[in-house]
Amino acid sequence: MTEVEVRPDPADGVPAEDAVARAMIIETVSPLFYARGFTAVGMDELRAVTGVSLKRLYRLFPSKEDIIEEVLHSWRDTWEANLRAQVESTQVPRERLLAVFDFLAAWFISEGFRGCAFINSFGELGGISGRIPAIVRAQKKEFQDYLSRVATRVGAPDTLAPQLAILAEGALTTAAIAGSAEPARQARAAAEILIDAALTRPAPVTMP
Amino acid sequence: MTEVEVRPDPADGVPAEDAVARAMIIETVSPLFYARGFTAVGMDELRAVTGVSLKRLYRLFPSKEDIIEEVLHSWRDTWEANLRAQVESTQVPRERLLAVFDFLAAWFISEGFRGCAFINSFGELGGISGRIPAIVRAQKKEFQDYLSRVATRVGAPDTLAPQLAILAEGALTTAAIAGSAEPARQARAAAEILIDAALTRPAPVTMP
DNA sequence: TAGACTAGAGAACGATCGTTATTCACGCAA
DNA sequence: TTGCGTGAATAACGATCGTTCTCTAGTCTA
Repeated sequence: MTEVEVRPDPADGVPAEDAVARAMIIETVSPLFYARGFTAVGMDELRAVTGVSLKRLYRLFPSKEDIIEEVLHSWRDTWEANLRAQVESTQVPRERLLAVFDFLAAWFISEGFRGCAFINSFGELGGISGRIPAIVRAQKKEFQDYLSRVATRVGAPDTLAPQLAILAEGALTTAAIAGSAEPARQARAAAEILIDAALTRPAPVTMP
Repeated sequence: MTEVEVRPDPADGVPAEDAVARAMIIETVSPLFYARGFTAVGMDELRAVTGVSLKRLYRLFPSKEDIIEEVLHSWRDTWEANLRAQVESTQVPRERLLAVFDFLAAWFISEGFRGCAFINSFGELGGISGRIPAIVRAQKKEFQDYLSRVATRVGAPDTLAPQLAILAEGALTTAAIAGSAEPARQARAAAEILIDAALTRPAPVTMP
């Protein structure tokens, strides 16, 4: 075979394989952090599971907090992708909104489910250091904004989306703590009522 | 003045004043744990704020985890008392259910609000050690059961109470992360719709 | 007054944390 | 072959954790 191996371009040094190493580390480390929390998993355990020496770990990430931030960002990306996929799997307006709760139901019964990683992170680190809570806040806002866009395109009043978001958050925490998938169904049933009420009844307008 | 001081009964030793010391410690320590989390507050800080020496602290409580458990129990008690007071402040059935969200609204605007202590505890310690998550689970179950009793007495179908509980939990986490009291109002508005739907429409019965 | 017991202040202990320095083995140009 | 420099393994560092031990001052009983 011809020798056309992919080899690092000496011009730009090694940042290319650094990037793949970073991605691999985040991917390997995420489930550990999700299962046990950030403080419960030490740097030495990260070294063990990734097979990357501490020296290289600290060259790829300035500190543990940077790893945590990147893990949070990866969680945000996969959450957003999975949610969008479920919502956009149908074109029926009502079902697009209800898809959120079908997405939750499927997640709740998945192996190792332990609640919303962002809510857990807020509970663990919300009282100290401002950077992690800020990321959590941003993720929740993105979710609410996305829900608002979906609801608006369906013709629902502005009041509906926040209510559905609250239902979703409540189902998440309830399912996590109780260890049950039922809250997804209960929240979905409630969402149906709220959606019907919002779509049939006209949006409340301010009285002149 | 006559010398009628209260003095410890030598018959039963000192457990009496031990009990008041324990209560004082829990009361003093609770806001610290709530604000910053359990792991972020060390034993030496507990000694500093309570003025109780480490030796006596460890004589009153076998370990830090026992202090945490007692703090969780005290949170459970005050939550239950405050919620009951708000619910039982009215006799109008519909308002008894909505009182939950008025209770939340008042709480959200209070100084130092940082979300549900139980949800935060679950996020912080849910991944390690089984005792704390068990207490959290029990508290949430008590809340749901209480809501079910209130809903049942109002004549609502069994489906309503879990939906309202999910709304309450969602409002809690959303308000905590966003730092806003608005979720309480939004959840209340949603609850009104769900309550009306449950009370006017007959309870769904299984088809023969 | 003397002696036995107690409680408090704080040092000390072992463990573990995040982070850094040291050691050592190996690939490569001269 | 001989230095040289890179990277992996790991020891070490300072800090902090929960917990225990030491030392000392004081109080109460006989």
